[in-house]
Amino acid sequence: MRLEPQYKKLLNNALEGSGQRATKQREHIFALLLEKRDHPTADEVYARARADMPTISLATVYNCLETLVETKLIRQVNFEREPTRYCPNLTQHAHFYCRESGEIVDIELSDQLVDELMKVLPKGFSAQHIDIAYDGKCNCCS
Amino acid sequence: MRLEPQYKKLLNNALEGSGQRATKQREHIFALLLEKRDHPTADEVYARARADMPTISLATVYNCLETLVETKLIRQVNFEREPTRYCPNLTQHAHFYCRESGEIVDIELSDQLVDELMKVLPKGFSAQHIDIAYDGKCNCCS
DNA sequence: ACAAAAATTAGAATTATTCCAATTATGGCT
DNA sequence: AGCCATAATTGGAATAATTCTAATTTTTGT
Repeated sequence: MRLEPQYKKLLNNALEGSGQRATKQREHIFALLLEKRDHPTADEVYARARADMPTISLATVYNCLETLVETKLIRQVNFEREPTRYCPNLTQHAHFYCRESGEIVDIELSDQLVDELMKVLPKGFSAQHIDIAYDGKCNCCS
Repeated sequence: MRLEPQYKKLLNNALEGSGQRATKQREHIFALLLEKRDHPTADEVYARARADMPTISLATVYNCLETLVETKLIRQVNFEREPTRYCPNLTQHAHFYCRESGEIVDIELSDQLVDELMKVLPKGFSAQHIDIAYDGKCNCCS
């Protein structure tokens, strides 16, 4: 697994921009998230990370994920009380959680729709972020 | 604190409908959620419940809340990794979380908007529920 | 009032995550 | 290239919300 130059640059810029250092671990975790673009938990990331980097610790995985979230290179995804998941898709999207298969699917959202959602806020409210989570049955399960 | 007859009937029907029993504890917790219509955590519910029912246990509070959620008399609300909160507002609404004050405000959603959100799902997907969480600054804090 | 089933209780267990203190790695500067 | 200050990693302990467990109590139907 290797991080493509464009993403390596993205990562380095993002880290530098917030006064943080580039490390093997951060790069490795970013790379594995980009490689398989699903929504793994920290434990799953830990398992994948150890395949190529057996000495990495779980604490570091948590630290790296936190850093990547802070620098806005990945997103956190939460469903109810389940373990937090991590998502490398940075486009504007919602998440669909299939109760049957457990799969999580990204649902693209138009600017227009997000705009409408912003407009329903009462006066004086300003949102930095809207989190939209569907749950039900996905196409494979219905 | 007393549960108004209309709500008592609602509770009893809902419980009966799912083969569960009416208990002092369930009634008490439902009543206190309806009395102060905010978004307390289980711990906060526990604290409020003990004011009038000092022997209630935390486990029971969790059990009752779970029962009320199952019977759809209240809703669960989750923000990131924070403790689950409980909401007696059953109308269609989203939640706004103010990062400044920590306050949670209900945002009413029109059928039309919810409809549009449903329409953006790809073919074959069907959602039972959409969870929408805004976060930013509320009117008091901006 | 009696028995069966369900709910409550207190405390132990679990699980995801964070904290801590010691070690190691990184990046800037000479 | 080597040194230093700072930041990151590490392993294990600690935390916090929630769930589980087994014993007791309550509820409901007869």
